[in-house]
Amino acid sequence: MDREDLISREFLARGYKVTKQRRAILSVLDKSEHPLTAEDIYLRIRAENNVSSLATVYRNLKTLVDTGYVVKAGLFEDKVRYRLQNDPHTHNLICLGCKKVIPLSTCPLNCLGETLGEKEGFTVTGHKMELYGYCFECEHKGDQINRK
Amino acid sequence: MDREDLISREFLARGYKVTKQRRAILSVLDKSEHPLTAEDIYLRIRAENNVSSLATVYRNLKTLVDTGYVVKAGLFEDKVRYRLQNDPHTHNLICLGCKKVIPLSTCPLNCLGETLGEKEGFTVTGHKMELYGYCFECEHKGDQINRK
DNA sequence: ATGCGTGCAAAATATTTGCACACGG
DNA sequence: CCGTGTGCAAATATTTTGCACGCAT
Repeated sequence: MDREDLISREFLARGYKVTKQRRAILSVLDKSEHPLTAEDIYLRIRAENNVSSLATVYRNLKTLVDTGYVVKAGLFEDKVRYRLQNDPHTHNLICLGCKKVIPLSTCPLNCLGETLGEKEGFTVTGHKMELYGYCFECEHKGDQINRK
Repeated sequence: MDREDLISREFLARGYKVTKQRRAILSVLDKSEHPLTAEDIYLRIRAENNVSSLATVYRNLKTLVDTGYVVKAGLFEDKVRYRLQNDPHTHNLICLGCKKVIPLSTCPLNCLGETLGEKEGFTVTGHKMELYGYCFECEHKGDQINRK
């Protein structure tokens, strides 16, 4: 598989090993519609009859975040959650109702970002952005549990 | 003071009280160039000879986040940090070198955001964005501690 | 006066780490 | 084989909560 190959190659190049625990984390995140906590990930791995420990999940999440495959989400959440960085530059629409994440195909900032700091003498190297609101289904459900 | 008045009035209107502990948190955040952890805030309050407890800081941070005066930052940090929401709609340039936060006067998204989700049937109610990079000073310092 | 807010200490959560063994390259 | 990765359990760190008292309105 494309994706797996890429990951394997880059991982190896950096001196990291491709273990079943690391694959399991990526797989679980890939299958999830919304960002997961470390414990969520651990429980799902166990539920699939794969082995791992919470400590390993934490250690690997750190590694995966460092290497850029996973990003932290949780700007408006209580807990720290993680999701795949599917694309080197993707932003998401996040539903406050069902927590569903809908990736945007384009970056609303385009290349604008890099020129933004100019007048402050600031060199912008990146940005993170999440848009949130309500997806069609949640918008049209009368009573939404998660709406405050 | 303008700002204080505003806060007082809104707080009262919502049934919250304006206590010295809450003022202290806002004051400490206001004076800081970069986002602070709950413990940072607690220690700085103590350092200024004001009283508070860590539990109170946590409780009030929650209140202040709920009411929109403070926002969580920590997209690229290890720990959850808090900063003032100076304006109902502000974005910041965050220096990866010295952690300095430079507010942008305009929202790069403008009103674009609200139309972004349209084709997905998604109603965008808000967004959060942080731009990061290096401020002038850090860019021109040869060896930067915090650069990976 | 009333009830929200506070401090303290304890509890509950979340995350990290030491160590001996396992396994990928 | 070698060194990174893992599991377990213990150690830390972080956040929440019960309770009695205090203070803002």
